[in-house]
Amino acid sequence: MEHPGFDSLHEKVRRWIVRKGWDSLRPLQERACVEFESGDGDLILAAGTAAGKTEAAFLPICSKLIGSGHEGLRALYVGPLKALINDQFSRLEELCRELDIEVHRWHGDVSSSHKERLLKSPSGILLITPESLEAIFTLHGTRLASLFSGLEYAVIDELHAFLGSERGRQLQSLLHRIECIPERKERKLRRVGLSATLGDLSLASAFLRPEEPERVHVLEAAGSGSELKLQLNATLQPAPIAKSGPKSGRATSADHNGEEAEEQSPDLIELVDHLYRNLRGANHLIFTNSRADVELISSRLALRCEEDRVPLEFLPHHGSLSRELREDVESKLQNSSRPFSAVCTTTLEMGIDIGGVASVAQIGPPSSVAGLRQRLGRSGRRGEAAILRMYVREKEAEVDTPLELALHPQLLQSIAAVELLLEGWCEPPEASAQHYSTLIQQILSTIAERSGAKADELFALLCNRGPFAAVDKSRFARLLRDLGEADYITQMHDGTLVVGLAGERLVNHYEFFAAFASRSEYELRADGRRIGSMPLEQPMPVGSGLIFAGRVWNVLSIEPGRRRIELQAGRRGMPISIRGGGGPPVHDKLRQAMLRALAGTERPAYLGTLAAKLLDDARSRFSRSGLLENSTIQAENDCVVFPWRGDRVMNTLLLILSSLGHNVISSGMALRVRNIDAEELRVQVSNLLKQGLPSAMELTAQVADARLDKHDDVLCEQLLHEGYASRRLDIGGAEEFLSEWVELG
DNA sequence: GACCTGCTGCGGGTTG
Repeated sequence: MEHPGFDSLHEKVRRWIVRKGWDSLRPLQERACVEFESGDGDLILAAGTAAGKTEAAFLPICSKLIGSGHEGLRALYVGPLKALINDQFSRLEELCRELDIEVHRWHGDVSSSHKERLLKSPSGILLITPESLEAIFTLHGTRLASLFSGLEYAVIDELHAFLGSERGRQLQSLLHRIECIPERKERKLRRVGLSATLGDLSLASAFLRPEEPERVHVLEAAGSGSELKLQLNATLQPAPIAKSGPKSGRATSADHNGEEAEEQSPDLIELVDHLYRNLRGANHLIFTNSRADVELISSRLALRCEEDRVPLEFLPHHGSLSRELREDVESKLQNSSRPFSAVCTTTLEMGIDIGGVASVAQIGPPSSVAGLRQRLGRSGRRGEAAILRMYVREKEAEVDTPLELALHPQLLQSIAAVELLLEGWCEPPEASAQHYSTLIQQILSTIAERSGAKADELFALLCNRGPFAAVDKSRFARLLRDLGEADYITQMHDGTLVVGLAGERLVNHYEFFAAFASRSEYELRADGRRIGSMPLEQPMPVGSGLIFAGRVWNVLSIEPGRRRIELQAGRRGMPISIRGGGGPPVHDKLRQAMLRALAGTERPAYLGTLAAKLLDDARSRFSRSGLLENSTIQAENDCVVFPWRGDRVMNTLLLILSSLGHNVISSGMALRVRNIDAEELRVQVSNLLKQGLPSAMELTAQVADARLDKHDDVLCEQLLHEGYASRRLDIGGAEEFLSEWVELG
């Protein structure tokens, strides 16, 4: 058998591989080596967790670096997490030690002496976060040429984590700014993206090389093809005694309004009992949609272990817990001889290697297929089937329950997500969104880097053919005026822009380097020890109860000055403030799959007994309602519309109908328009379509607070609303639905 | 709208 990829590697690298005892390169590594040898274009390596992506990139890169005669820094590795960088640093060091290639790392926990050493004599490979790269540009503008003029490769790890986000746009801008360093004479970097398998890899190509996506080569590892064992269980919350109308906002996985009711709820006990009976004795990951649910479920499981006098083996893990507590959980999952399971948020979806887990559980409906897929990727030890247990807590429907709730939306959403998962589809990242806030950061950073810059120079660098190409000249000028008014920048007599007084404060604080805003939080302490942090958004009187880190506490004192909350072990309580459970916006496809689940007749084999019964129940309500024919029901005085579209269309429809002067309530799946007849509403909408829908500006003017990103507060109304509309609305989609809907009448 | 992620320079103390 021939191994052209292996044979193309430098002799020293081949020797290292042989000494490691590897029989041969993995298929993806072999193909990557061939690609590196034969071409010079950008590259995406897409594969599951254990395909050896890092080596696929760095074996050939290191081969090229050995004895190339070039000095200086040659390859950049950008990773989203410090822990990941530390992980990769050890692996790369081991390889590079024998090849005489220096490896450096740079992030917030690396000492300044190490950083200074790299700045003085740049060499080899640098592992870094986007924020630290930003810091280099902002603070060491004069050393960029010596650092980056000889750079050849940029490897982006966990590429999918950057797609469609502010941080991703920042990274694109930084890579572009490296390529534009004058001393490089327009020489491009060879960009290499490492990614989990994605639904639509063309968008990943467009991210990696925006100006020439067609030149990106994508190497995708053959799917693992391993078996998937699925189970979807439903529990039923008894109908509340107090009656209330349909609530605004989306149905959430857990509702913490009634403390006692929540604690005693038999369906919660049933759910926890199922987890306890099925998951004890092995390592599992139990994912929820919110930190509050992590606390609720993990504390109940802990209580269950206590009652049975068995060792505690369910531990909470989320971003508000202190690093010490999180690392303790991670090391128990990794190393302990005893079995441990983590109840967690997205914190354990990515990054550090915790080894394979026996199964994955998902509490509450997944709001994206991509997220579900990412979570499922943590299951399935080599060769074994992946196991996914899903749980939804539905509410019991009564005679007067509104139809949009009686159709069991959480169950439908879970079924829809599973069906799309099995079809191999998942949401593409959002590529069209404007990120004015990140553009503001990049303008300030570039001015700081160059100690002043001209407006046309900035436009040419960042917009024109750069990462913010969607921003035209007039909007860019508008943005500069906004920055001037906020005193972020000021103009000198010769037209040079420099950082203004308020801008100085911004740029000189370390928070500037991140493109995203950080939550302002209170520190939680117990027995003199920091146990985590949480935002304090609700009144929380001293003495009140709180579940945190899987235990019950009482609030001892609150110090607003030091932003500190002192706790002591308590007996009863409920999660305060860290709440939610909405998740990312639901995609059009997911809502359409919910309709298919309702209109279908076959029962998916993975449904548990109660889940199957609830689906039957929803289907018979659905067929009686006539919804399949005209997407609308008349419920007494209200007209309830079921568009079967994603959240962005639903948001837009809500604003459009509100602009007609109606009182509209969204339940996520349906829009309830109060006190109007369906026929009358159709006439009004038809007239509106004829005269033209309101503009994005007019629609978003109804939004109380349109600020979404870090620096949005300095934007003028126009840019603020444009930015909001590009992220949250879909006017074209809404118009398409309304035209169809008017025809139905 | 969920949940994540990240960060400098300097002043103080301790240790070799």
